[in-house]
Amino acid sequence: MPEITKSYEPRDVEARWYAAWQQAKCFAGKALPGQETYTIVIPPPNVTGILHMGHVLNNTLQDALIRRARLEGKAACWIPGTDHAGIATQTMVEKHLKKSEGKGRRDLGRDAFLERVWSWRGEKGDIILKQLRELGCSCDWDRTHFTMDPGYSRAVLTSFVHLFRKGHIYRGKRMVNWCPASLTALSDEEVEMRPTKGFIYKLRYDLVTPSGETTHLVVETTRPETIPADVALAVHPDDARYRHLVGQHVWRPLGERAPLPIVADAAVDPVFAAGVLKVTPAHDKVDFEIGQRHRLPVIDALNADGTLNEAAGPELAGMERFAGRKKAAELLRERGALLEEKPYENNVGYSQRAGVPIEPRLTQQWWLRYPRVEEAKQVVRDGLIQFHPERWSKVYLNWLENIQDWCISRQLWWGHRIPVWYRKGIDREKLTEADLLDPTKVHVSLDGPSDPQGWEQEEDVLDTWASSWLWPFATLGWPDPSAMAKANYSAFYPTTTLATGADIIFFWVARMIMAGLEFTGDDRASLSHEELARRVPFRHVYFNGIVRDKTGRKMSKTLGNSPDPLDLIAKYGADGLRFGLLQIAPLGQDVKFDEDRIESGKNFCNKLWNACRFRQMSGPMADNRSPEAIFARLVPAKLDDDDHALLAALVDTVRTVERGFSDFEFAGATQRLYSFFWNDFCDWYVEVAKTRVQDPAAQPHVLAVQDLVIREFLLLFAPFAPFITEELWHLLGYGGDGEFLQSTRIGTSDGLTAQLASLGIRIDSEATARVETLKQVTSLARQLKADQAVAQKRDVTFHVLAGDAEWSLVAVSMAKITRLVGAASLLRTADKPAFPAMVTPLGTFFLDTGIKVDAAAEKQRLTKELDQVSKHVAATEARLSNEAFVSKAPPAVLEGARKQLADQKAKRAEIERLLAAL
RNA sequence: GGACGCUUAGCUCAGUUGGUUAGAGCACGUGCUUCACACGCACGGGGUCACAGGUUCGAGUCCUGUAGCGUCCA
Repeated sequence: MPEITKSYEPRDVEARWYAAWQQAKCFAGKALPGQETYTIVIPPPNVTGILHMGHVLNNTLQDALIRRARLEGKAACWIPGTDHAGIATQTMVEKHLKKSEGKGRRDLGRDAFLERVWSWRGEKGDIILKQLRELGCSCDWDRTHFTMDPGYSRAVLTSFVHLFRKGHIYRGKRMVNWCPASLTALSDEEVEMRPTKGFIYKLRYDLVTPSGETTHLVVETTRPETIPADVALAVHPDDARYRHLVGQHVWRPLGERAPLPIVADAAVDPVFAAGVLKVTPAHDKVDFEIGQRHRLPVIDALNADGTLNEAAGPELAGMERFAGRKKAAELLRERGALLEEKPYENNVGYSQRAGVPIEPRLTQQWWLRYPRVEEAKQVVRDGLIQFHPERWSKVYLNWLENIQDWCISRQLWWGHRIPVWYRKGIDREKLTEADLLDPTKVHVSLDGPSDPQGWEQEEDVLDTWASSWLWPFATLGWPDPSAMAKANYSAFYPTTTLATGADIIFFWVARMIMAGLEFTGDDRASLSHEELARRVPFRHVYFNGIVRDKTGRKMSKTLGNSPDPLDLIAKYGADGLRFGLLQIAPLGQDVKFDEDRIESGKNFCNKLWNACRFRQMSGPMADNRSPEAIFARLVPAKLDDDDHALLAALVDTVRTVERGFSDFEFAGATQRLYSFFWNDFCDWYVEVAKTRVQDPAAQPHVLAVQDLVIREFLLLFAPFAPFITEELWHLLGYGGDGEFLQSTRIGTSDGLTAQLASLGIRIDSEATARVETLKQVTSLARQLKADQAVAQKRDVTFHVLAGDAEWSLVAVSMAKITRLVGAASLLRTADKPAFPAMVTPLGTFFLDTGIKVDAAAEKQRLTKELDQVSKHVAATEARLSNEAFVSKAPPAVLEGARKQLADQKAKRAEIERLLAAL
């Protein structure tokens, strides 16, 4: 048996065990026929990303779930992988290319550029997967997937072709969110609304034909640079102020001088500004719709990169959009059209990735009408998928209620190129919906046309999320039957739990559910309850909180407020980091990161380490390889009160951890593990057992109790701290050679109770209560010593004035009390010696310090205590004299209050007697 | 504007279905190198549970409203 070192040094322990686990293929997702499975697919991080605190929290939770599932005997499978992250990765490589070679992607051309991205990925990709190993994540690495892998890509294209043939996908020139930095369209979900400070400009549009006294209309806008693209003014049809002007014309105040019609449209808000809206169909979604309704022309004044074009007029053409805005305002002022300019704050859409304001822009894009929307609502409403916390289902359902078609095309090169080919020479701008379905004009298939020279493939790629929504089943081989068989799809799908942040509930959770329902079975219209249950991608969704810094800000690379998890692992150990973080991560609540808590995680590991070390020093190690072997050494007849109290606490802890996993309440579980081991076991049991361990007759039994408790604790703690538990498991001989902790089956609280019962052990609640009393007594005695400034002296004598019942408990616990309190002896006394005293549940303790009592100080101390007790007596008496309370409160509560009153009164009387005797 | 969440000790947070005198860790003060652990041990100070009403014998807990903070949607 190797000796345990003085302090826990995580570094080599972690490296050693991780290597051993991998070597032994501990993480392989293998299911025996009929075995219950537990599957998790990792929310794939960006292939070029690095680990941040959010990943640590999210993946620690997944690892805890999967490790617990293994201990419960389930076939656990955790599938890792990465996401190609279209925009992010392409932008990164483009920047690098610009910096190192001064070239843009177009200088290289599509194929050469993609080669660069692949080599970048080869070089820098998957770092994060290595970092997850440092954290201890037990993923089945042989199943690692990447969304651009050939098999996965084929799944993505299969889904496109399927949806196209079903009529869910169409192409159209529509308003999209255009990112002028990334030069691509974005989906609504990728646009973030931010309150933005700017100006609002009050402008006059002169009537072509003045109507009576009215010579002009007043329009307010935040975007004067778009005036050259104005094609009309609009007013509300019911707005009496303007009704007579509808059909008349105004002059466009900037750009090409032209008459613009005044139209009536219900989309105009008559309350906003003066109730007149300038209509710029190319640059605003609402304006576009108004334009459609009134058959207005479209003038596009912006280039793709956000600069103004010739349509903006010679003064503005070529300018960047924000510079153009200023210039436009100046020009309008010079012409007398600008009436007022005032600061204004409004919500502006920003590209989430690039951080710049997006432009509504009219472009040809591919759109998806979501499949299985109704079923997606149903599976959550019916509980086939449970959200934790449940409240997120409301957000989810609300989004599905208001769902909009999804713009799935991206003007990028890095991604899955859309499997659509156009007949060479065809004018794509003029393709109609019917043309799209005409195979002589447009070809849509997995493998492309048989005569490729006659066709040109669509340049656009798919939105990254349009690939990752297939993750829960494409990682299990879908749609290739042989790959599915190899991955054991039938055993592992549907997956069990998805752990993720609520910030991607729409990007991911909702879309994965729709994809699962649509793709994982045959193509029938209506699905039975059973069929839905077979198709859902997961049964539970656990939303972990967002890790924030101390001031509550989201941790991010740009803010630089996120500590590097690898530094934290180096400083506190992976187990310390994991355990510390989970302790402050309540269900679905954001986590304010506090490094002190991580330190506390490390300290706990060290405490555990030393307790096990002390066990080893306390006496010989015996056969620990099975619970039966330990139970065999345990002598039921020798169980004392402390054994009972400890076993009761153990059963309670097992139950709390069980509930923690079933309800996804991890903070409660980790806190109970902490208090059980540190307080119940180390602070009390191990201390009181120190005297029993000296007794050769009791020693084997006491050590057996300790061996049992440590064993159970290691099993409970292992999912949270896999390294230290594995190490101790072997150091204390719980596992044989070549066996790992995970191959042990963890018991339930009921099982443990039954096992104890089979040995004739029933937890004695009176014994537990006596231990509680002793804890109070030792604490009060220590308090008395500290008050008298002799806390460090261990040779003091206590004289105890107690009744026979109280004294018998003191007498039987003599050795424990003297040891815990630090006293030479406890002597029973019949009178009141002139020493400082403390009233305890086991009688009045007088402390003989060997010096004369300071009567004044003693009086002050006792008076203070008397005040306190008297207050409680008064409060309890008041409650009990309330007739309504006595008649309505349940008997147990009533009895409790009566007993409390009696105890308090006795204590008060005793203090009064002490005071009188001074 | 709508939805959801949060507000408990100096800080970070527990507090299950309402039931004794509201807890923990950190920080703070005092004393301890006591033969596992100073990454530790003992003792202590510190809270009108955001505010105002209501239900109830009894509210940190349930209901209504208010304020502040945060998130999402429009």
